[in-house]
Amino acid sequence: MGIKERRAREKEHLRQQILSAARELFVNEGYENVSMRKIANKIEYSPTTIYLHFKDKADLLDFVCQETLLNLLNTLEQLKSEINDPVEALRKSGRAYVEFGLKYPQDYKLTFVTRPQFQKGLGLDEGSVGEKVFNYLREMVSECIRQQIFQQVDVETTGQVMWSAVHGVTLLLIDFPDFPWTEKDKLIDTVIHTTIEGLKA
Amino acid sequence: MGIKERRAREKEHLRQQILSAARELFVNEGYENVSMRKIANKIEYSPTTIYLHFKDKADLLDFVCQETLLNLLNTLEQLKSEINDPVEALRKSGRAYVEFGLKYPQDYKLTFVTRPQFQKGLGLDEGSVGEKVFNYLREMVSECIRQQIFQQVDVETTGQVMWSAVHGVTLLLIDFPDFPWTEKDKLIDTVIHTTIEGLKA
DNA sequence: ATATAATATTAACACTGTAAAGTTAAATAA
DNA sequence: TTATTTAACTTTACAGTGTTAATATTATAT
Repeated sequence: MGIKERRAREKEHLRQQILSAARELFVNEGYENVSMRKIANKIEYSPTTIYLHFKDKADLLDFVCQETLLNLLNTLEQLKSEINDPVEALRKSGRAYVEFGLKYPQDYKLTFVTRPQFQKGLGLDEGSVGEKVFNYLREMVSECIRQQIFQQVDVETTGQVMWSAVHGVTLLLIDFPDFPWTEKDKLIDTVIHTTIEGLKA
Repeated sequence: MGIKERRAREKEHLRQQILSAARELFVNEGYENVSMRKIANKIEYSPTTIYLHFKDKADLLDFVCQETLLNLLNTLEQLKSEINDPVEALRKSGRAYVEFGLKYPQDYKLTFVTRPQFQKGLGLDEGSVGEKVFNYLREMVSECIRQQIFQQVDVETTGQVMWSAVHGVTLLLIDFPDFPWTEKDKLIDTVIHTTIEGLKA
């Protein structure tokens, strides 16, 4: 009876090998510049073997991104458990979000910019990790509204405004590294601070 | 003597044909899904003819994007000349910016997200159109600060915060069209309003 | 008419993602 | 132990990609 399980283990192992090779290549060289053959080479299998584990290249990317998102979600949820003040939690979460994007820029862009246009299941659809991240944000904003710290009553709009701000600054910093930005940390803090103050007003 | 000029005219004409065919295809089908052969087909020339006018596919894209940006710049500058109140001008410009992005989503993404990583000259470099757009923003923000409407004294930071907000909401709306956004216009207005209020506070 | 220059095309190379067919090795059944 | 089934993997092949070099065509100048 243990044989089947060993096999399943081996299969899963290879799957993970593929995933991690793909992640490394995607992150370092960019999705477009990574071929199936390159990934296959790295793990020393034939290119078509990958197709026994993933539908196609895009599917592979989706799993890579999903892992990244889970990673982000964990980071954020751990953070929330440590802070009581809802505004402070929101501020710190915003920072963590941006820092996450700057730490894994390729992943961030693939997940939040490149991917959603082409495929469902990831993105912000029901049950997706992306949705969970947004739910996290929703809860925090909701608390700020409940305590009447924020003027705006609509939870959805407020959350979306917050997301727009952090998403925007993250991408600008990623995409225009040579632009004469204000000191980076200051910019991030000001973006978050401004948005929060704006929501209070 | 007129022959050379006619020839130059014809050459320019073909160049524009290529550019406009490329633009149409890029916009409708996405840069990645458009091949040189497809463009060539559309204008009824052989694929390699394109290379007599443009260095490569990316070069072609750059010119398409540059045109788009000039288009944006014109839209904005016309707008400014019509409004006196600096805050109102900023608000209207923000809206125009987002609407522009939503009107030409492919172009917007190529110009402000996809491209800068790979090539200089466009983006926000000195002398680029992107820089001119930012300069436009700078002036308007500057006026708000001069009139002491904004608390924040640093023009650069303030402008960058503003850009982050509109850039963010533009991209979210483009990339997650199926997400249950607050009514679109309301979201855009709230993002802009919140940011401006935050900068006043 | 002939030479020259500009312009366009054909053929080819080294890639790409991926489907179908073929091979090999391991697990099960006789 | 031997035969058969099943799973894992590879080889081959196809249609497509961006791009270069060599070639052909056309229009101009002499």
